[in-house]
Amino acid sequence: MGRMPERVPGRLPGSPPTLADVAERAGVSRQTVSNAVNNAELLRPDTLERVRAAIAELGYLPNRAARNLRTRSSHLLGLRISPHLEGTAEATMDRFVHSLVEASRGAGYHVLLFDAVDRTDPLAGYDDLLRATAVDAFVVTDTYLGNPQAGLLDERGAPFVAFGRPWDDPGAPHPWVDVDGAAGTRLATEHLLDRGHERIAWIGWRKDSTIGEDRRSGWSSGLRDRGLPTTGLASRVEDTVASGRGASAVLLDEARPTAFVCASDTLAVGVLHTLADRGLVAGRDVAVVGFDDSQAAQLVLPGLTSVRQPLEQVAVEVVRALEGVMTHQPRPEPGLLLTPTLSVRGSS
Amino acid sequence: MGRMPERVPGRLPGSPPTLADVAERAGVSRQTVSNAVNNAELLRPDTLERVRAAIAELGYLPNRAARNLRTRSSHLLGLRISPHLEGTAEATMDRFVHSLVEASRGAGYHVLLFDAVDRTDPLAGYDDLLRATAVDAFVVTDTYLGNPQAGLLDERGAPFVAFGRPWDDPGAPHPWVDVDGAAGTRLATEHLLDRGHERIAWIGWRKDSTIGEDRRSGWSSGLRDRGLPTTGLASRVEDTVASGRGASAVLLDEARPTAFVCASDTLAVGVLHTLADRGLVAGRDVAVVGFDDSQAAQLVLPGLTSVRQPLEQVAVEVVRALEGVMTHQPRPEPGLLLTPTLSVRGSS
DNA sequence: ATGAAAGCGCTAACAG
DNA sequence: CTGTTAGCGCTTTCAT
Repeated sequence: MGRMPERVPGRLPGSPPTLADVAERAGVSRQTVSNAVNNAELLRPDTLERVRAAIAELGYLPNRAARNLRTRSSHLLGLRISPHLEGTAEATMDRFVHSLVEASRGAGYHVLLFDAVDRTDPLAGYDDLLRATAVDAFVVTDTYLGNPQAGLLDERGAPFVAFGRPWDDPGAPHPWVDVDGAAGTRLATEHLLDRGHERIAWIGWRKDSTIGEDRRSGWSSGLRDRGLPTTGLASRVEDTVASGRGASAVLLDEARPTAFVCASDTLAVGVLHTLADRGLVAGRDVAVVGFDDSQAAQLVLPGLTSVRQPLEQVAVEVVRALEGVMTHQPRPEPGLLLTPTLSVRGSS
Repeated sequence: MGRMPERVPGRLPGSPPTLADVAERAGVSRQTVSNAVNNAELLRPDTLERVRAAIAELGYLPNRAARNLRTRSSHLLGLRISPHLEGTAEATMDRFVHSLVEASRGAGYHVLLFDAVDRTDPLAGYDDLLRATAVDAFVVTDTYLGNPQAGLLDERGAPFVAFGRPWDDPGAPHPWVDVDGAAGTRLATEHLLDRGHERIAWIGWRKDSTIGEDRRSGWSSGLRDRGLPTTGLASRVEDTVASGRGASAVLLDEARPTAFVCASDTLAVGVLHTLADRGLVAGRDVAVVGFDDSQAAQLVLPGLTSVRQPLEQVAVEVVRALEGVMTHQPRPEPGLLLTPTLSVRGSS
């Protein structure tokens, strides 16, 4: 013995009511209240009604920490975010975060945001949250080639779903959801073909970007299928406005395209700059299509046609897959590939 | 008796090690391990070393749920986000989220994102998280006039810090951090004055936007202090590109300004459109300054000069204030007003 | 259908 | 400086 209670039985005004408070008020035991919350069907209707009334009066909500400890789950989804790249039209991540928060809420989860202390450690942040059982699962978004976190998380048996294909390991066991970039650029290319363009140029990223090559393939196959040439019409550069501007200037001089498909809105804005430099009107003289449907695409004159990723749908599917992972339900297919749409604006 | 242990003593491979595991391995009691983690100075150096070795070998990290339950704190900061407005250059929120995550990490906190189920309920989401003790405090960002959550949270004694002044209640007790919009537009105005402009127009929001009126005051006082007129040079419209475009067209016709200061980048982009319509070159014929330093400002040709909010600094100060709130330290001043900077680009 | 008891993993108070 | 004990609020057997 020899120990004073830390808190007097009479609840402090500030602290929220507990199961015991509700039980006392409703004249039942604590477990009955718990059952009312978690397994309502176990209670007699009149008891349930009484307990529910008490819950409402007290504004009771189960204490999360206690519930988490007991159920060994936090109802939290971890999402690692990276710093913004200034000067680009990077829009995907932010739109996805919003969609994910909404989709998660529907499944009873909240999103916990974290960032990497050490940017060079692919598992930075993940590992700590995992070992501390601070989250139930992760949503991994940076699964471009060469980012090994998916594999590493797989190894540790960490529950997660990737937004992005495991490019370097198609047989990876974890579930993933991705957007078919090639289908997007193909959509863009066919849109331009339908508008009568035959010399359509590509401006994309360096060859070591798998996503870039995927997007490029939609352009090249779209042209090939109509028997149109691609030779001399492609350029691979860094993802900056200046690069897009430079590459388009060279292409216009050397290959005389009437339209451009770009791997990003950033590059496409660069093309618009070149056109303006030369007194050409986007959409009339030369057509331009970007990728990501960023704010910039919506704001620039005359509006940039752009491939739009269905991020709301991605988020819904990610959460659905996550639920499967957490209940250990085997999936027929680990991956799901969604098709983007085209937001048509003045530039085409 | 009559109750089987739910889990065999031999730890399952999947579950993380606990205090007891570390204690056993280090040959000390559980409490000593706890002390090693939380009050290292209580241990003898050699014991500490032994415990630390065991912790490292096992990869031990305290279970968050258990710690949360015991310490009655979650080390989580709640942040409510709203859906994106398409078609505007809204950039503030996303940049702030990133900064907040980083600043929070420094203080040992993670950011929990949530959204409002019922958009009409100002306390939607907040209340539940509070009663469930799922977060330790909130960061409230939507404190424009007429948004009552600050007051309501104050009433419930919820710990929070606002990004944004309590416009409708300057004596509100809660801590807040804000950016001085008037100082920003004044900076913009003086920048234009220094460049020789004397007829500087304003395009802002409707009069019921307090933030809009604040920003407007920086423009008007900047001109007044130099004895320059403002009459007929101001327009108040909705925050869309089309509105900015329309308003600038009217102003150019009726008041012949040589420069524009706008309440947002969205409006400023509208002005750029009008200039392009008329064959005027932004930055040479007419100067334009926006507000928020969005991606669009960086991407448009010839670059949009824009007022930039110091969001990294805001986040740091918000977290600092939060730490004060949670440790119940009285602040000398509830509010902190930070000064924005001007990102000068081709449009001026 | 309801109640009693145990314990999730941790830390705070106390005794040694 | 280390070990013992109690308990945060909840859910989960099990017994009534």
